Amino acid sequence: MNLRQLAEHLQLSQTTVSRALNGYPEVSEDTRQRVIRAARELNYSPNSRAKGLATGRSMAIGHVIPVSDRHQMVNPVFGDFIAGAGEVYAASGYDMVMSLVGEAGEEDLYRSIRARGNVDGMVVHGPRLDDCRIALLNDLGMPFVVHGRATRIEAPYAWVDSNSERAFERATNHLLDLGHRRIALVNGHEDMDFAWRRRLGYETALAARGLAPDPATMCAGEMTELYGHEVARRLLEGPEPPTAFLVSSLIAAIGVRRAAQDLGLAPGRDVSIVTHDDDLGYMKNGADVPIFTATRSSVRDAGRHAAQMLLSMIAAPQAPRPTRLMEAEFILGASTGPAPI
Amino acid sequence: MNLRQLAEHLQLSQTTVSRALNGYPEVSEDTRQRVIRAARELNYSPNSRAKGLATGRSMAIGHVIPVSDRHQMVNPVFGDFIAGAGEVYAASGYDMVMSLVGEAGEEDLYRSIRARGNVDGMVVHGPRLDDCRIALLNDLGMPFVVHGRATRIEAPYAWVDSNSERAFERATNHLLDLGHRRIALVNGHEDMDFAWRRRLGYETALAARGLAPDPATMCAGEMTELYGHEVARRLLEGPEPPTAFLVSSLIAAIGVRRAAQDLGLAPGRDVSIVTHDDDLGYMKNGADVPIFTATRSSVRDAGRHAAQMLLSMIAAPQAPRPTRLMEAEFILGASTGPAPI
DNA sequence: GTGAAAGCGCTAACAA
DNA sequence: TTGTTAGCGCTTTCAC
Repeated sequence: MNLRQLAEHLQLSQTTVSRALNGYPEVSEDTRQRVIRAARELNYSPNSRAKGLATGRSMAIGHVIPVSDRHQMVNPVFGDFIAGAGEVYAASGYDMVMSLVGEAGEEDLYRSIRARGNVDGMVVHGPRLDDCRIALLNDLGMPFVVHGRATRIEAPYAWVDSNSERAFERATNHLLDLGHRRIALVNGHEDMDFAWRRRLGYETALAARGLAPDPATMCAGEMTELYGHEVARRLLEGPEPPTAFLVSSLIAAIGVRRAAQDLGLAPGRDVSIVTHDDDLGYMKNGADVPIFTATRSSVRDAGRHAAQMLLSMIAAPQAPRPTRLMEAEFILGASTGPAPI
Repeated sequence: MNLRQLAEHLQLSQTTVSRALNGYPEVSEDTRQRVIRAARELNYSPNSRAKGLATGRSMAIGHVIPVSDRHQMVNPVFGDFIAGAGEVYAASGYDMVMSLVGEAGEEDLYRSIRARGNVDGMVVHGPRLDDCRIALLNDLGMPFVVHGRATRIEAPYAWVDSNSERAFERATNHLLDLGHRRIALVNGHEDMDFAWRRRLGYETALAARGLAPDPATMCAGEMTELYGHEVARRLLEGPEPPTAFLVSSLIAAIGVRRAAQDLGLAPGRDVSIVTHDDDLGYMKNGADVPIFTATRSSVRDAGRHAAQMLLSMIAAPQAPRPTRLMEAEFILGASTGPAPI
């Protein structure tokens, strides 16, 4: 069932039917009702390609998710972010199109996405400290929001992030308060902005107590169970084993925990293992200090906000963009002027 | 830069340019090279909406992911599946469009996806035992592949699944071999096909040793850390605490483990906790028996296969459709002996 | 308040 | 081997 058929069925022109369906004022209320009812009865939905071609909008948002070439690992946190964003898109009639992309040839991908015109805007995931995609997207004039930040990039851009630095500073303090002095940091690749910030928070907390970070207890890699396991095993079997682990991902923490068990250590008693994206972070963890930032639901909220921001940028391309909001569970930011919400 | 402009630039007709770019044979090799070079230089990519309108194909595959209304939980396993599928799509020039959808109003969603025509086929995730979407999609004539199965559905359809039943049977046997007699099952909602199969495997193993499953040690719910924590705490504090837990998800297992720790029990010593979608499943877990099915990489493989299958169904709509696709492949260590790695 | 007609950017008969 | 022409299904002037 397409517009022409619907129009014929109603004995009306395509124009009128289109107007009725799209809420244009110059249609009589009578016809509008008639049209709407018929559309529902006959199960008519406009063909989105045709609509897009005619309007120049595609009613879709692209999400580009970097996939590590080495371990082919997808960060589970994306799932929650995507879920939040998807909610907003669904409510506004947008589709979400995902591209999973290795690190090579990214630049071309963005250019071609632009040219093919199948998205009206995009969300950039997993930014690196000096991520060049931001400049590229600005050049291309494509509306975008970054999930995370790129600290070394000067250009203004909209972003939504959680406060990695503060989270890790607090987590480290928490462990220090419990009396730990050798605290291992199991981090993600530190060219990723979020991992870099986490390390910063960790080092800040140590420095505040006059402790120097020991390179031997800091490591960075792909956040898998295997990596967590391998690193923890090595450290625990080493000369000065850490008494606590601060782990940058729930998944890697599983490996760390398993390694401790394999060596006959009881997590929570013989060794403390703390991770930040754990929905149980607020529960007993050797003490009652809340240490989490990125619970499943806060990440979902972040996704919602990112999507809302992007859609409003698309709706009003000229409007000034929000600057920064909320420093509770996650932080939002952008280039100019105060933000809604 | 669009086709018309490119054609003008080359002093050729749009048709010829189009043909050259799309590999039609009737273009002279000379012009083809000239066209291709110009296209690259001028950074031309065809507008996918227009192309889709003209060809009737949208070069996109839809993935519909059910999101629980209650806990708004996204199963992390989707991430890996999606990653595998995405790889295949990218290689074939397809986009992946995702819809996250609550349980209500699903039916309409599929109808409207069909009508809007923005995907050429779809992957259905999270099927329930008697999932009605299969009949619906068959009715709609939309090519689709199910990630999982719907046991109570008679109609033929293509699916990719891991062998939940056998995995849980083996895991249960493993725990029984270790001497456990009270083994708790912490399962997903049992209207979901995968959860139902897992329970089946669990019960089969018990029955084989003449043990009756105790309803008090079986529970099903949303697979979150919080749920795992709550259930484990309740069971461990109960009159006859289980000595082992068989947990249907890595995430829930984290909650179970935490609950045990909170009660002063050491996982792996005082209580065994076994989960199947754990990349460390092949490692020491109280013994050296491999018990996992769904490692991150096997799920990714499943995604690849599903995508490939779907694309070939789309390419050859008349060809007889497979009604089943790869099962054993994804049961690493079960059908083919000890696990790789 | 309604309709006719001209595109949006591309592909695919059909002609030459 | 190349070009002409007519759509794909919709929106959007412009005219009535």
